[in-house]
Amino acid sequence: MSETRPPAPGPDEPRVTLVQVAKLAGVSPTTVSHVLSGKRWVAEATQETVREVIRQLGYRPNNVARSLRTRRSRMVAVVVPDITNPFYAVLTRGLADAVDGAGYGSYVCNTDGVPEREDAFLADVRDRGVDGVVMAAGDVTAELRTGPAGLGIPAVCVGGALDDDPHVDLVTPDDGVGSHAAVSHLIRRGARRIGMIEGPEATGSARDEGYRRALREHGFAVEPELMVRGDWTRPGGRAAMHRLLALPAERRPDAVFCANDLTAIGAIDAAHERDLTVPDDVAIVGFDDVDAATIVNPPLTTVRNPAYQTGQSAGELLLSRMTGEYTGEGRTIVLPCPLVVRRSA
Amino acid sequence: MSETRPPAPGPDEPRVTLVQVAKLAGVSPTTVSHVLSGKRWVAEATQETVREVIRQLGYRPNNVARSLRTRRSRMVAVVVPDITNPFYAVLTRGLADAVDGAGYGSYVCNTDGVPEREDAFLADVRDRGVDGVVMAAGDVTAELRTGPAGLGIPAVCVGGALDDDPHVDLVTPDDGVGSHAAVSHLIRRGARRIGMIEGPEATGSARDEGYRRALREHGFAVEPELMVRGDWTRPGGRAAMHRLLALPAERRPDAVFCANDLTAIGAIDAAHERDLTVPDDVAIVGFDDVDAATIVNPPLTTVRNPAYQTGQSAGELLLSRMTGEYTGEGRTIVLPCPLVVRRSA
DNA sequence: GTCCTCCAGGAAAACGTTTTGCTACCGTAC
DNA sequence: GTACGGTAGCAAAACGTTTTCCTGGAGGAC
Repeated sequence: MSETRPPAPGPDEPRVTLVQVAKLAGVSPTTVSHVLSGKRWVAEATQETVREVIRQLGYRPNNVARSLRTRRSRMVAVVVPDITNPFYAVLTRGLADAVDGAGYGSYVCNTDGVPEREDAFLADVRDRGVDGVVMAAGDVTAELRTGPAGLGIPAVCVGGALDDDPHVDLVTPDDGVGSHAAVSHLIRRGARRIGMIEGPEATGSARDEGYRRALREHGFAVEPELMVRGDWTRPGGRAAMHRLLALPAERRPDAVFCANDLTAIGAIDAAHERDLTVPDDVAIVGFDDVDAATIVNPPLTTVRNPAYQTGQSAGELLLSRMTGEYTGEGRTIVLPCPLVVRRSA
Repeated sequence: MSETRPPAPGPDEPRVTLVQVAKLAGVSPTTVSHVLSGKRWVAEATQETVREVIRQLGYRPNNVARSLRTRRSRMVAVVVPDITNPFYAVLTRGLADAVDGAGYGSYVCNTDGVPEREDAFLADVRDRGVDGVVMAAGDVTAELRTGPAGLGIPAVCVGGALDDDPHVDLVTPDDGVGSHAAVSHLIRRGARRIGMIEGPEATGSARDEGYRRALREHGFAVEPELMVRGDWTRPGGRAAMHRLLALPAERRPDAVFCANDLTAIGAIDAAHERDLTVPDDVAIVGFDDVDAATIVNPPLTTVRNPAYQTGQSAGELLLSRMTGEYTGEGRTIVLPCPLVVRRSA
């Protein structure tokens, strides 16, 4: 039971080093290193001796020294606006799981969307000798633009970030077809006037585009008065919805597609405040499928934004570059966004 | 505009090193180092020259080399069950914010509660030369017990983990008084039979204890039939609540305190399924104050588990040890858990 | 002129690995 | 006896910093 554990190293007490192992085993450091890495054949007997000494001394290789020599740290960085946002938390987890198997740890940076912090982290990341970066912070700043390229290490961007560097990969959800599916669903369910609460800068957004396309394909006009702007938040969604509901009865929407779930939840609030029932008086669909979507009443029909898969794919892309297995042009992988039907539409 | 930026270092292209800077500036590496660190006075003129060369070459110190020499990495690790759980995400953020100012990065490890993964991460953390660890993974395994101590680096535990090592700090929410406040609130509001849905292993839990104490202080008996076991999940809470509601009418609770919010949300589901209204027929209070608490209907009255503050305090404790500013006995800091009254009770 | 002090700064030894040559030895074939 | 090939392992040079001692010289006191 109480077998002698390797002595616990004190705070600044000297660690057991490879050289000590070598000495005690009566071989050279070279040999110990090779036993560990398997990069060169070592006679069985020697190998056994060395391993025994390692066990006995409780030797653990010092990763910092190793990194210095090999110039790899087996560490990836993920820079996100805010880990507190469930979408990014899940993304981060997908990434971590993807690279963990290959022995990579993950270093997270919260930028809060502040460009300076973003730049600072990118610099930090380079200084720390991280092996790869996934940029999930939305905005593209100057440093970022030349950044991942200039960083000299593999990078993959997540979401819209359109870096034109040919060696940066991109993974992005298929917002367009997701939105299209959502709106088509609404139409199929009998909606005749479908509004949309957009993000703050809707111009050219894929979610917007999917909405318009679905409308047109089914012979509906897209009416400017039915498109109002939100700001991704619940209060923003509530306010926007109130604007929609203030229209004269016959021009009022009987369904609204919201650019994200928080907005949709706000929209539901507004509907309830007007004593409208969802989905009978007005159907509502969101985008993202956050946890809250199942908690709100009624449960929200929404488009799933595949956060975990996004992180995972980013991890795989990164891995293939870090190992040198792939070195070509920037790849783009777009992930499907399935519609998940619950009760709000 | 297009000022010549420092040349972007290619993938494996040689980085600019301190030695190159020294050569070009016509000084020794020693001097450059001192200009950078300020650890020794360097003449103004020399300083200026060196800085100029640094700027010109776009030199950035290599942190790995620095870490090897100084034996600090300016990096803390946080090991959590799952970053995807909002509580831990927020905690992590608090920690990151606390140490960021001092130049520390944060390395996150998801254990999923699997002891082997926990051990593996702890080992990894040591090998990577991380400067400090916060253990937020609940369970205390063997390695962990001797772990933080044996790690030889500052560590702080979060939550119940009772490491008896005298050099490990502890930060924990004051579940006891939080629960007490919740139950007292229920009583003040006129509840007469107050049930509780506990966690899976309630024995001796602080939340349990607070419940009992409040009851006794107000002259109520604690009745075993009113205490049922949940499993921290929404379905678990729902099932438990159904058990409570299956009691004969006169013994049925008119209020229930739930060990966490998810459980409480499940309890609300169950109440609704029985056509009971919350809080009029049965009042419900949760614990944690997760985002979902404001989304559920009715908004949940709950006890706030100060995740951010917990992370932050852990960070400060860690910092004080890492800088060597504090080296004494293990400290314990307990954070208040205020009751936040919404509409479910 | 000698001694002491102060100021600026340099040389070189760490830190703990990995990796590139090289060597010593043994057997075998000519 | 010489040449050759193969095996097992070593010495030493990296990797890019920080830090501990030194040193060279200027100024002042005696």
